Amino acid sequence: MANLDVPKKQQILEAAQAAILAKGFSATSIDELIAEVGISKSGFFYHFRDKTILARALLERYIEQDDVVFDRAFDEADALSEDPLHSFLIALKLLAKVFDDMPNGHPGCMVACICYHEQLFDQEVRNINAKAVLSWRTRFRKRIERIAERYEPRINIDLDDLADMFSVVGDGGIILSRVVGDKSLLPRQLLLYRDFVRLIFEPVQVSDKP
Amino acid sequence: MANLDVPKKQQILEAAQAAILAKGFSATSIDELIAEVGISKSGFFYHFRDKTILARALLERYIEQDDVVFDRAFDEADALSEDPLHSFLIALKLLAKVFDDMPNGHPGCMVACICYHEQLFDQEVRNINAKAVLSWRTRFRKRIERIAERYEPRINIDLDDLADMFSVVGDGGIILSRVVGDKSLLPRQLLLYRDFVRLIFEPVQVSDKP
DNA sequence: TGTACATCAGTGAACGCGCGTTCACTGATGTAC
DNA sequence: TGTACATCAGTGAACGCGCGTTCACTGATGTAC
Repeated sequence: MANLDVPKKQQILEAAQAAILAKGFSATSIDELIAEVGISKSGFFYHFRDKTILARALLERYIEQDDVVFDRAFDEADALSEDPLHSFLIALKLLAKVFDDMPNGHPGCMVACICYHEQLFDQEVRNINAKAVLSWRTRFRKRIERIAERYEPRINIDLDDLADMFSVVGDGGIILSRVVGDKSLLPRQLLLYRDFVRLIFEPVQVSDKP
Repeated sequence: MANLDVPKKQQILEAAQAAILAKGFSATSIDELIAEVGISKSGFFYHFRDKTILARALLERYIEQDDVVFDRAFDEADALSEDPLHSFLIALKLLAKVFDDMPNGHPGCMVACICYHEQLFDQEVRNINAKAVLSWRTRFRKRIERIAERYEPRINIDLDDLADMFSVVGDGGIILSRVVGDKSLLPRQLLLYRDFVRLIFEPVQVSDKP
């Protein structure tokens, strides 16, 4: 009930994001959104010429938000350790914690959601989606490369694949988390990914279990 | 174009599965399905009282098919090795191959698809969904337990989580695979999961890279 | 300081189409006796 | 061997509602001169 002075367009985006993540794009009606925001239907079409324009705006917004989360976690981790491996491990723990702290369940992943409604969107939306995933790949790959420079990996591994695996475990974790109704499943899976990275790179004799 | 003598009901299920995995449940219209099958709309409602009845039937069928795939892979692996770890690793390789060989891209994961359309379905569909995921968890957990009896895990790990991780990587892999348009991404991720299991359990001095 | 025009953020009514659903009916095959 | 009835696998026409979209219009605020 806090619509105070935030512009209606923002409110629509907010409401749409929640609804779409909860039940999918085509199941979310414009009527529903305008009811929540308190605006007429034509008011909606003033802000978004099309329903697909809404999708595009939403996706871009979502990706930006995600990038901020990543930036924050990595920056914080870098401040705590100069070692690329340790910093990465810290960042993963922070990210797991972020997902754990999400108030009413985690936000779900827009990318995955749109993936399952592919045909509904135009090529551009799909391109944005792909670009976002690839940007996460390079982001993680850079980190992993710096780790691999300092630590000999225990097994032969494709760095792109290992970088992708974060997104894979993220998306898959959200799905399982929802399906079985266990909020803590996602962060636990992310920590499992973290264990994997550690097993690959951390020198063998160490045993610093807390 | 091979509808020869397979009953219309089967044909509907077949068409519906393909369409739903491709574009979601609510985006798949009955008109579309009957057009493909060559039947009238009322013919459809003769077989399925409701659209949600179709969803239920579809999900059950899908889960059965998946179980068959799992059974086959594990049986074949068991025939090749009596050691629980090696057998599991073989099975994972077989499963990765199965997903790789899927003719026109892998089938996608019904569970995930339904997850992203939750609100559209009744409680029963969601229960079936959850039950399926949990059955996979126990299936994998049993295998992993037998491994852990024989091999000391290198790190402390929750066995349920490790079991779940297969589904997580499967679902997440399907999503990423689609989004970036790289069919081979899913099997490669599954092999990464396999590497993880190996790193956890395989005695340390071994180096049997092929 | 007042008038003219432009832009912004909407309103209200209407439309038309697609979609899920219903209902009365049908022609072919199976079963009882 | 023929008749009566039941079941199976549909057909065809109609309905009604929700949803995305359009269009002409409006009242408040900003800008030029």
